[in-house]
Amino acid sequence: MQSLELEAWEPFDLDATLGCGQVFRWENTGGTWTGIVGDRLIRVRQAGRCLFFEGADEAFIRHYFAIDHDLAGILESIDRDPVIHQAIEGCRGLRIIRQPPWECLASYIIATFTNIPSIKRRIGLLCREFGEVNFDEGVPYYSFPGPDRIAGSEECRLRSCSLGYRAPYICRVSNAVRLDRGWADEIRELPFNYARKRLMEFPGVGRKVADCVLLFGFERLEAVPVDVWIERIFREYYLDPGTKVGYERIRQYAQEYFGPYAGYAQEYLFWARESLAKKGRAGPK
DNA sequence: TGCCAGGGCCAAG
DNA sequence: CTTGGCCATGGC
Repeated sequence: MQSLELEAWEPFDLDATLGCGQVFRWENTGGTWTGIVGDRLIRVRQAGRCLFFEGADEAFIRHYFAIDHDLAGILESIDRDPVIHQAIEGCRGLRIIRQPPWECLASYIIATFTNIPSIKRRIGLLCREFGEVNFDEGVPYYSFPGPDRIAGSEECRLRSCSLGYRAPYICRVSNAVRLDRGWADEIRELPFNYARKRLMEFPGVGRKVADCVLLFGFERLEAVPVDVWIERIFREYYLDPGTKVGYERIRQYAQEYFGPYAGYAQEYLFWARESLAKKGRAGPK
């Protein structure tokens, strides 16, 4: 196992970062996280400012976990009220990490209208069915399948991954992306709203999935995915009761209110969603 | 067992 | 541009 030492100005919380629901291929067993990124299996463990890791070099770890984000500065910029402040104190050190674009796109299509344990299970099945097999000390593990490994396959094989009605989306997106190798580079170069529209041309990609892909796959930290939890939180704490609350209204409010790192605010609120929602339901207005 | 979940699509209004 | 029904599946 290698190790690296984080500096005092590099706050990082491995458990919050990998456990907050932004990635789906990491598991925590006894304090050590095991995940598959690309075709490698990585293990990471945190002890204070020290990170122990194997399966990748230090540069990869620092880049993947976005240790270069000025998180202290980002949190200071979004810490604008007691609600977000509580969320920040609950998981300070949570970082929005750099996911591979294709895996991110496919994963968040699979993530629609279901729950996080189910998402992880389905993605695991998809990888076992279509991914390339590698071995870690004799134990097989599977990479996230590239679009060409899925494209052209029978829809029923995707159905076997419990994808339900999302199966045709994954099939069609795989075909579309396979024929458009530069799609990610194209999106990377586009201004935010154009990149968003471009993503929404993919079948199975609406506003919410597009915002997730922009935030988690393209490092557009101003993106604010609005799922039912975020909508609930903004309804309860941020927007005047009785006003119309559509997706765009909430998203634009969040972006204006929290600024260029609104995506970080969204993720901290999402992490605190249960306590915030519970408090909202039980307590008086 | 019924309700809910990191929604998108499509047809109507 | 907004609304409502529908979609497969499994966790709780």
